[in-house]
Amino acid sequence: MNTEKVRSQMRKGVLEYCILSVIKNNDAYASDILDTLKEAKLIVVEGTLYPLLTRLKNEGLLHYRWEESASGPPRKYYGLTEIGQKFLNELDTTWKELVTAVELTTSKKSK
Amino acid sequence: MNTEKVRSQMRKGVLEYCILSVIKNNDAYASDILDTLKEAKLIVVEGTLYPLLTRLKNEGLLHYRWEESASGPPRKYYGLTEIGQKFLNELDTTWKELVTAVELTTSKKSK
DNA sequence: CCCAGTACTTTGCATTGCAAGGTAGCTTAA
DNA sequence: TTAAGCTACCTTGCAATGCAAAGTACTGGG
Repeated sequence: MNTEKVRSQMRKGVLEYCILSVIKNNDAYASDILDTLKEAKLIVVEGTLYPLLTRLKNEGLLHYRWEESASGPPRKYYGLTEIGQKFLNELDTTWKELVTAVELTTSKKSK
Repeated sequence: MNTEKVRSQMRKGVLEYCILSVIKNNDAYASDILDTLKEAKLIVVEGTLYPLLTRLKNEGLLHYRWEESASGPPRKYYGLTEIGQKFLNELDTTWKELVTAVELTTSKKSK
């Protein structure tokens, strides 16, 4: 059991939430998202992100458009759908509840 | 995609952390732990908890002793080992870093 | 002696992050 | 024009693990 593994487990639970949040602020393509997450020390790799974006799109939370790039191949820019925005709001609540729950659990004193 | 599923995903990442925290405060057996987590609205079921406790014990983070019960079968009371305490401290840090990272990611404003 | 309650265990499944490798379009420079 | 290098997107196979459901076993009451 190492810490990195646990960190990865924790990350797992909030990945969708973070990705949707990033996209909420600005339509973004994969590398944008990777960069933003990396800035926040939430390391994610391509092999994780692409399938996840596809899944979110198939579930109707995201849509995308192709956009030409000045240098390099075209990019898929993702944006939130209306459903995606609603869902993100729910995730906000869920996340806050989780934080509260964890704090309750971990801060409780011995009898 | 429903909220309950996501909640479950998020929970997953912090389960070990919460369980170790509960045990840190008082040696506990499975039902104690389930009750405490339920109080904090962190629903966990037997089929999740038992294998996890066994895993943590096999990794040397927990030890247990059998204890007679006034009513019913004997109970396995779990307690933290020294390694378990150290690990729990690391988890504290990991968790706090995650909270910070999520807040960074989700609160960033549009350009 | 059976039944209900408590406690612990096991099995099989589904989800999903990740490592690694693959495809293809674009730019640059010889 | 062609080769090299970069960027971007996609796919495959694996491993971890929460969970539902079913099973085992001990205890005490009627």
